[in-house]
Order: sequence, then structure tokens, then C-alpha cells
Amino acid sequence: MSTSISELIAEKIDAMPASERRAAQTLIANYPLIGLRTVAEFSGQAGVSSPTILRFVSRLGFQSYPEFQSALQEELAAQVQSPWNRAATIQRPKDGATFPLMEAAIENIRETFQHLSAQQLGDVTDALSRNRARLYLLGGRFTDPIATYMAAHLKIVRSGVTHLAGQESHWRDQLIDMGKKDVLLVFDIRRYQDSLLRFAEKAQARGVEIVLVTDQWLSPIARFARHVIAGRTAVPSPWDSSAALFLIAETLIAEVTRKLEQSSADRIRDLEQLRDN
Amino acid sequence: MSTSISELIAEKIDAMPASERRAAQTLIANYPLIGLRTVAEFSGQAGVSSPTILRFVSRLGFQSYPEFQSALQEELAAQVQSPWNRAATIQRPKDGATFPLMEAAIENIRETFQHLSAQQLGDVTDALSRNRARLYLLGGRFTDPIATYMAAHLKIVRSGVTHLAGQESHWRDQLIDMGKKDVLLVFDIRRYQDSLLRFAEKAQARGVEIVLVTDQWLSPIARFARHVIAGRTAVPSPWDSSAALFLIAETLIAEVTRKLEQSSADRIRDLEQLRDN
DNA sequence: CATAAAATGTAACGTAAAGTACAGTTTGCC
DNA sequence: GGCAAACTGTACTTTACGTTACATTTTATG
Repeated sequence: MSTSISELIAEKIDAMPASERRAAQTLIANYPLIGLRTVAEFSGQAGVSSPTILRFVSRLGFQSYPEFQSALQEELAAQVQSPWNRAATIQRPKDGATFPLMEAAIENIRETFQHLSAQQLGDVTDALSRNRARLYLLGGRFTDPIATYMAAHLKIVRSGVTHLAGQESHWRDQLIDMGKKDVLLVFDIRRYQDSLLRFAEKAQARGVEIVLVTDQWLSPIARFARHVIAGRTAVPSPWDSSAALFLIAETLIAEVTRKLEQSSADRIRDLEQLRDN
Repeated sequence: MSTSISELIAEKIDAMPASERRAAQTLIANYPLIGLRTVAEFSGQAGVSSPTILRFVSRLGFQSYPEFQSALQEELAAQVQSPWNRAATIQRPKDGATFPLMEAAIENIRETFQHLSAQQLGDVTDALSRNRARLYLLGGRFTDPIATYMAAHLKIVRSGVTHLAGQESHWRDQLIDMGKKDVLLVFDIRRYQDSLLRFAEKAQARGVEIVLVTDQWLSPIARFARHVIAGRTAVPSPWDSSAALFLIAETLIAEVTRKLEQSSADRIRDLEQLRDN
């Protein structure tokens, strides 16, 4: 519980002797600048002696004056950096060069998650958390790195995770091991790749449960998918943005990790041990 | 009219020697808190010596470190006191607990781009657009997919792009071809990888211009980097989020593409033809 | 490659600032 | 009005911070 310092003062000011109260009022009146100066300056401004200032900060619960100052600084920095008054800073004309691509990407992310129900997210998480089943990840030309990223994390929290990399023929050889109860997570955005479609079709034929992460126009793989998550990708750039998909991936990683909490904690510990040796 | 300190830094950073630039980058990445701490803490965080910090603030035009701190404090206090922020702070638009991870990631993205000056972005874009030079991309355990993603795009718009994949020994063999005027883009976030540091050091020794994309705590590679872009990564999840770094990558891709517009357009047409055959 | 110039860190210094002991002053209470 | 308790300031001590001189290393230049 981080009560702000001004709250702290308001709370204790009534229990203070006169001089310390003067210190408190001076601080409130010049909040927070005077508190960042030296004890001498503070005491001078308040018209009390230095020890009074020290007793004052001590009464607030700080062990030393520097500690009190650090608290003030952090509070200040937190206020300035917080996003909702960040907006004020951004709109300054001098700054000007706000980043259109970034703004668009954020808008995409918001919209993407707005269309994503907790239900849907839960279903997909369940599918990806089925420890007994195998989980295969696959992506397209530009989305494969996202599949790689996801696989890198999921391999840590659970077993049976395979990233289908390299040549198409190589994926196909993996089909032999894929069956009912197994899960295939595919990323596919425009221009949709035939190779992915063909593979998804075959996987579905073998009873594999397919999760598709695609763009808002939906890859044809949607036809074979049990779950479909659609993200926005349009930005003012020659290229589409996969940032929303990336965040979808991170969200799934986090959810699966949380869901497998106990078992993954053990697993992570074992992995750390292996690494140390 | 008083130019803000962050503007002041952006303006002078190019005229600074390496160590002072590191100080500047550390301050920008942790703006403004680190500047309010002691010289020793600042220097420790930046990985330089105390005198370097003092020379840095001196170069910014301040007579002494306390004077610099006072300026920071006043700037901060002014921001907090402005009526705009007062209003903004009161009504938190924090809508219900939809997707905390997404909200945090968006905040991270905003903060990351807030700390990124147009100047800096332009410098990096220039480096990545130098068609005559070779461009190498490299990432860590979880960031390598971002390097891959970037390489996949950049390979389309320009030549001489290499993604350093696979084993460390394999990267090293590439060093032989790397020299002055070549550029190395490294992604490195906590836990920072020794292998990347070693490689960056060797590359720098060969005169390679290093661009580092890291987290707000700055990878030790910052020591060898000509350009440093620091992104925020903290989210309410067992894992850090690389979404901000991903968007940095997309922004760089877009900028480079725009910069190489004519030449890349030709190149893309040629590529399309090749694919059709 | 030799030389000068610039940059950087080490270590020591002086000082300003926080912190403390104690005596003086005020306040409250019988 | 006398006494005790709490409060406050003066004067001093101690800490630690900013600063500087200088030696070492690195970089640029002919």
C-alpha cells in the first residue's frame, strides 16, 4: 500500500507540534519542490530550525532525510511518467513528431482485444495448456517469428511443444505424429500462404485441433480451425503491422503460464538446475 | 523560453564522446529519476565514472551537479503543477480490468516512444539504410525472433542484410567479413546474454557501428553501441513483454523502407518477377 | 608507426549537508 | 506559581557527496 506523501502529511499533521506543523504546511504550499532541496533551505523557508525539519520527516516515518527525498522523487517521477498525463506532454506542438505508426498500432491492439472475449481467450488457453497433448506452432513468411517467439516461451512451461520450422516438406513429416487431442497453432495473415492452408487441411483431417491467429479478413484456414483469433494489422506504412498479433501471442503465453502455474514452476526450477550444471 | 533538459540532451548528444553519451542514454532511459540521485548512483547505473557524469552535465551547460538537479526538479514540478495534469490525474480513464497485460503493454509502448526522439530515430534509420554497407541482425534468447522478423522485411528492401542465426560459433565466423561502415543491430534484454556481449565487443573492435535495442535498464552492450534505443518491458505477467521492442522494429522497418523508396521499389518489382517464374 | 590530442578512470580532497547532544524555552497541570 | 513534560533552537560532530588533480588509456593524425 503506497500512500502518497501528501496523504501521509494530512493524516499526521494534527498530531504535530507547532513548528513541525509549520514545516508540513510549508511543504504542502510548495509541494513538492521544497522537499527536494536541502534541510537548510527547507528550514529557512519554513522559518524553523533544521532539526525540526528532521523531526518532521522522522515523524512521517522516514529513517533519514535522503530517504524522504527519494520517496518524493519517485512519487513525482511516477506522476510525470504515468500514461494519462503523458497525453498532455505528447500534444505539445514542439514535440510534433508523434509517431503515426505507433498510434495506429495501439489503436489496432485496442480493437483487437475489444473483439476478443474472455471466453474465447479461455478456450484457447485451455487448448494450449493440455499437457498430455502435443502442441505444434507454425507461421507464415512474416509471422513465423511470432510462432518462434511463442514456442520459445511455451517450451519452458510445458512439454511437447514443437515449432514447425524450415521447409514445408519437413512439416509434413511431422504430420505422422499428429493426432486427435493434439493442437496446432497457426499464424497466417495476408498474403495468405497456400502452404499453410494445405498443411492445416491435412492436420485437421487427422483430428488435430487448430487454433488460428490471423488478420481481420480471416485466412482461409479459418475453415479448418476450431478457434480463430483475428487481429488488426493496418497501419500507415508500406507494410502491415503484426504488433497486435504479437501481443496476442504474449497474452496467450502469460495465460498458459498462469494456468500451468504449479507444474511449470517445477519445470522451470528443473531447467535452471540443468543450465547451472 | 527554457528548452527542456531532454531536448537539450537530444541536441547535444551527437557532439558527445562515448562515455558521456552513455550517461545521456541512461538518463533518457530512466528520465528523470536517475538524474535526481547522487552522482555515484548515476555513474553506477550508467557504468561510467563519476567525473564523466560531471563532465556530461557540464557539457549540458550547468555549472555544477546541484544546479543540474535543481533544473530537473523545477522542470518536474512545473509539469506536475500544470493545470492540465491536475485535471488529467483526477479522472483516470482506467476502464475496468479488461486485459491488464494489454493495458500495460500499451503504456510501455507509449513510454518507449516518448523517450525516442525523432533525431535518434533518424540516425538509426540512416545507419540501417546505408546500402553500401552490410547490415547484420542479432538477437537473444527471446528477442531473436524480432531480429528475424526485421531481417525478413529488410532483406526485401535492401541488399546485404544478414540475420546471425544459430550457434555462437557460427556468428563469429561472420566477423571476418565485418568491418568499418558495416552495421550490427543487436536486441538484448534481461537477462542479458554474455554471448551477445562478447560478440558486440569483437564487432566494435573491428569498427562496426552498433545499434542496440534493449530494455530500460540498458544491456551492457550499450558500452559498445553507437545508438541505443531503450524500450519498456515490464508487465503484470511472469514474463516480460517485448511488444514495445517489436513495434520499434516495425517502425524502423517502415522508416528504412520509406527512406529507400525508389531503390526498394525497383528491388521489390524484381523480386516479384523472380517469384512468378 | 610515432606522436599528439582527447577521453576516461582512480584516488584524494574539501566542504556542505545531515544528523546529534544538550541547553534553553515554552506549555500544560496540580 | 511551581514543577514536569514536551518542544525547539544552538552549536557541534560526522558522514558522504561533489569536485579536482593527475595518471592511464584510447583515438585521431601526419
